[in-house]
Amino acid sequence: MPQNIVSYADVLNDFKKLLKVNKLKYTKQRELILEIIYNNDGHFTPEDIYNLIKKSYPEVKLGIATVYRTLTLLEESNIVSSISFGAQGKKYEFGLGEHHDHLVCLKCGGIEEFFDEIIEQRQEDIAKEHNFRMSNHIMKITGICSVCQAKE
Amino acid sequence: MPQNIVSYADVLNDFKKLLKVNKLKYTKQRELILEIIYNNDGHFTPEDIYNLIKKSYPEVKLGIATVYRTLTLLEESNIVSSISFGAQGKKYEFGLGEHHDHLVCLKCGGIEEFFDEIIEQRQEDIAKEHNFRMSNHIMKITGICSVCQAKE
DNA sequence: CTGACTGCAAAATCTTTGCAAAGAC
DNA sequence: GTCTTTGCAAAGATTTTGCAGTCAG
Repeated sequence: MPQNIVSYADVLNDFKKLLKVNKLKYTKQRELILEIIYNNDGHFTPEDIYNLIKKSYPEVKLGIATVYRTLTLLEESNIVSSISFGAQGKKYEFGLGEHHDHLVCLKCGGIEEFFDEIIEQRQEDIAKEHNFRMSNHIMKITGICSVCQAKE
Repeated sequence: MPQNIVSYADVLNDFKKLLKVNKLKYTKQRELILEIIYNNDGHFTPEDIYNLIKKSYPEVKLGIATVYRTLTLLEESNIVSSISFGAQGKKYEFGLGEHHDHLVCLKCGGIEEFFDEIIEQRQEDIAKEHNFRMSNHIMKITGICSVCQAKE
């Protein structure tokens, strides 16, 4: 399970600052969307987030459009990142945790995480070479894990 | 630009064989979709492919649904691969060429390709360290491309 | 107060599906 | 001939937008 290396208080504080700098307003809806993504590990579709908030905070008024608008805002601010998983729809995850990449087993579906300094460095160099302002990067290695190989 | 290391004749032949094995039919539409993807470097949305064929072969009848159906078939057969990110819609590319990774722009959805020997090597090493038998790997760097940065 | 934000519903996108006609084998 | 594929249009699914009321600063 990925660890968030930034506390929620810090995240919230930075978000508030960001809003202030851009003359945007701090609203309950925006806070809840951020909180839900921070406190729940995993990847969520906009609809997942909408439903989670509806369930956890039934007293708060919320429209799906606000979820989309807020996710766009959070993504542009590099607070969350999005991935699309083949099928339709994007999924969002908290983007300030410890970065890691994945080894995904095709047999058992298991996921191992890894972090490699050399790859991280090369990615930054490559982005620089292409005048690309990197906000995120994803690497997935697929294959057969050691456990499943042993079973063969 | 990635080089196709397989000739079109071979690709077409394999595709025909695949159709036969699965008791599917060889149609002009299917051939044209494969040909367009093979002969044009780059990444195409289903609509791009539809428009290209309409323009290059105005005498052929073709519906957008057929493009979607054929792309799904080609992807399941590992002849093309799709990538989706940022902007809406998936993009498809020929998948039997030299391996390469992608820089995906969150603003305009544009895709640049790159190949890095060091990263390729590290991926193999990492797989080995984890006793993982690698069959494939995907890497995407997301961010803002130079063109979109200039527009800011 | 003022201007930004929200929910709602409608619109815009993107993709899939049902079906009768056309085409491959 | 038989069975798959196709184009079309309609349906689904997902995301964005316009707008009047609401709310933060």
